[in-house]
Amino acid sequence: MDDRIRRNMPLFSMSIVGELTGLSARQIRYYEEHHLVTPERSKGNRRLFSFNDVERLLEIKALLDKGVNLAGIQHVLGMKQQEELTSASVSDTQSPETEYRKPDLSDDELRKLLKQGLFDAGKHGKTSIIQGELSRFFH
DNA sequence: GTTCTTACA
DNA sequence: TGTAAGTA
Repeated sequence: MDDRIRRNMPLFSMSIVGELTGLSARQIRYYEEHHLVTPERSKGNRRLFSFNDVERLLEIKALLDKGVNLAGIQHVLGMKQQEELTSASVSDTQSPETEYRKPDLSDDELRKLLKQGLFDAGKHGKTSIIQGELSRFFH
């Protein structure tokens, strides 16, 4: 169960993460500014990334390739975070009668939607979902 | 030598 | 986003 701890353990340097994700240091720092990732800091103020951070960055990269902008990515990641918290607080303390709700849309579902052609709207309309209005699908 | 911040293109 | 400058 301390697997969660291990995944959030600050281990990787900027250069390593860049190598692992294929993202430039500039990009990674930029995403941090926008709260897409929140790596720890060493005493020397050096960034220390965890496995979770790396995975997160890989997702960001994937979404970026699909044409999703920062606003859209923030929505996706924000939702995923809530999902993690929800499942984490429930998994261990689960009584047969306990009721709880998961997020309306899973990131998998969202990914499927994005894959299908939500972004095609952008090629036709002016401001596609990808240009920031992803929140419309979370009502 | 690597990473950080700030700032300009 | 890339890159330069000045640090830590």
